[in-house]
Amino acid sequence: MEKSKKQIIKEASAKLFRKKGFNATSMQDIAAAVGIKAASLYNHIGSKQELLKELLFNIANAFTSGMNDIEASTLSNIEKLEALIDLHVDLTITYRDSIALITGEWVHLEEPDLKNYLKLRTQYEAQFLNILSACKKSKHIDKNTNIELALYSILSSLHWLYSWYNKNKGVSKIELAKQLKVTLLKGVII
Amino acid sequence: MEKSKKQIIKEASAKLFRKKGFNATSMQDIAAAVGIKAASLYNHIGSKQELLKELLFNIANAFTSGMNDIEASTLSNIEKLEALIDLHVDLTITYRDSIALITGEWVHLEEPDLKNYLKLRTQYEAQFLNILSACKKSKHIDKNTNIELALYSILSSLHWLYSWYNKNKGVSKIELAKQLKVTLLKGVII
DNA sequence: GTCTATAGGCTGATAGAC
DNA sequence: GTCTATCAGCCTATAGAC
Repeated sequence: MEKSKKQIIKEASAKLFRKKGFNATSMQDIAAAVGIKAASLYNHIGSKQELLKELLFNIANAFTSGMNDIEASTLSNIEKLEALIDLHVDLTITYRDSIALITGEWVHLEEPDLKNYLKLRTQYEAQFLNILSACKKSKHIDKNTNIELALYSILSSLHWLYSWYNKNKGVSKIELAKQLKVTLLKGVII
Repeated sequence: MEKSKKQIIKEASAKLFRKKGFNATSMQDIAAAVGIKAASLYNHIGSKQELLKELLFNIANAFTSGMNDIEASTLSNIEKLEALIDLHVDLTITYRDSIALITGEWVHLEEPDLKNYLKLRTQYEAQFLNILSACKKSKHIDKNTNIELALYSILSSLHWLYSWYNKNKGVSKIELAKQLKVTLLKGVII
């Protein structure tokens, strides 16, 4: 199946939004990247805002879906944590450019999309925290550990994975996931 | 000593740049926040770009200075790592709003500032990596650990600390630093 | 040091020819 | 489905009165 023109435009937008930011990217920039004039873009898309919205919700839905699968699985709590790291590695590699938008560009969503996006994100974080909480209950995490801080710390690293991955393309997906599990879960110092 | 008007403008800008992004913040927004008209801003500052530049280099220089002090100290390698976490916690609390700009808004710097900014950042990361490398050599970090990935992971968490700190103001600086050292260095799982 | 007025440029989006 | 032409609005920054 061939890529639709809309898909080509979305991918070019993701690359530009990532590099220059949503506001600093003009419709002319996007049009130039796909080889047409700015006015012609509107035969394929409704607005610049629509581009941002679709890119962000594609990613958010993929995370939600992956999280739900993991939550419903019969994996142990620790295995669920590991599966979440695999999920982030997978999506980082699959979505490359557009995943970069989740760290900052979502603020440019307009309502009601912004509210809906944040709802998905909050829900995701709550599910993640639940798994950490279960690990604490089953004594796999120390009772004195602040799991809210641990959650934030793990997610920060996973969200910024794309920036590291682009500089280290030599590392295989499997090796990357393995090393991340050690670093994020078991720590650095012996 | 009273705050200069320029300082007030810089602080208002930091807050707005953080919330809406550099490009989405207009001079009118900044002027309104300090209670004057946009044109009057130019009695105190040269340009919008100058605001961004000064905010970012204030932070970058503080990090560079702190890193150099730690590097030149007689602390052990592990203690240096802990001191770096203290440094990030300190600067996050001291600079609150403007520190948020280092995660994304630096891309809007113009040359040659952009190049100089990235030089400071690269240098900082190299010094950080050196300390991790020394820990590996002294067997405080396992020989199979990928310290580049560990560096990236630790820095991601520390860079995003401001977003967590703002939601958890109840936590004291000392307690925060202590918990971060556990989470980032010794890991989450027992 | 503030204001009003305005220059000059860029923006997202539309209209209509082909 | 592409183009040219254009609109209406916003932007940063400057000029000059007070």
